[in-house]
Amino acid sequence: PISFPPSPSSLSPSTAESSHSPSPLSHCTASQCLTGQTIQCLSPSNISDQDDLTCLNWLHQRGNLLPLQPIPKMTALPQLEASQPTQPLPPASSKPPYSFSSLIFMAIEDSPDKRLPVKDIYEWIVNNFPFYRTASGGWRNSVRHNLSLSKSFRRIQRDKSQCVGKGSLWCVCPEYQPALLEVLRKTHSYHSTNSNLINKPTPTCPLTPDHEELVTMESVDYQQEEVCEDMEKDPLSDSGYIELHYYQSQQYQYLVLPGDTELDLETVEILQLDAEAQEAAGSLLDLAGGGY
DNA sequence: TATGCCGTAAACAGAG
DNA sequence: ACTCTGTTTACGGCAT
Repeated sequence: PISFPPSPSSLSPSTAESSHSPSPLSHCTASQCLTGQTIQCLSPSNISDQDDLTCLNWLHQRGNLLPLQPIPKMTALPQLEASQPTQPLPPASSKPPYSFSSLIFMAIEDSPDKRLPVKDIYEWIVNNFPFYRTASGGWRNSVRHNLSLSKSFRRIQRDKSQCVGKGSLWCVCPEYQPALLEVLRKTHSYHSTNSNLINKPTPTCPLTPDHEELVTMESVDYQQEEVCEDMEKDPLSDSGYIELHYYQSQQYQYLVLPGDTELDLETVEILQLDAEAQEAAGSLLDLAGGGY
């Protein structure tokens, strides 16, 4: 059985104000959303064997990671080696690494009712992965092909009372949810560990405490039964408090999870999210907070 | 090499 | 008639 973190809309109001866009980042805590950039903190190595299916936070780690290293609280980010050759950022519209099954899964899970018509699945993919805005229409065929062929998805007849739109609604078969999650996790993990922030441009301005915010989040139990309506907890923390340090430069925003938190984290990850990942991560945070 | 998964293309039928 | 949706088949690439 799968249990999801509480609904993002019920997550903790942080100590800082956010200026995020209403969607898909509307659920983020303030430090996560300052300018729409979504941040993620937990590395797969920090997720217990069983918790990884109860928490989709890793999904947001679509940015490129620095080599993991402990960083004390409130310290400046490590300097990137100047000798490292700089390479242009991959285009934001590069093809996402996720299979169509994963994309469909994310789209459906990101929907309020956990069911979507094909048209809305298209729309979600386009909205979250700009690559498909300009891609030829063949991918839609692939989406339909996947829906039909994959056992993971089930077709539901529309309620006759809401005869708006063609076709049926599609949902995820609960028994295949763990498998889909695992595929997502592996895909994400693979692409995270194979990326290298060293190749990214150095921020143009120094990171100073002026751009730092501290957010404290309460612990949360992910069991569905435990989710309260007035929940003010965050899925990022599953035991005790965590402190998130937010850094912002003109070009990039970072969130640093200290290595000496009560979560017994071994490493710190600093994420830089490109525009595509920003969008996707926002929605995926919604997904992570799907609240079953 | 065999197998399975995935992406892509295409044909076809039915519904709106 | 046209578009969209859903199913099915086929094929090639890739990883295991």
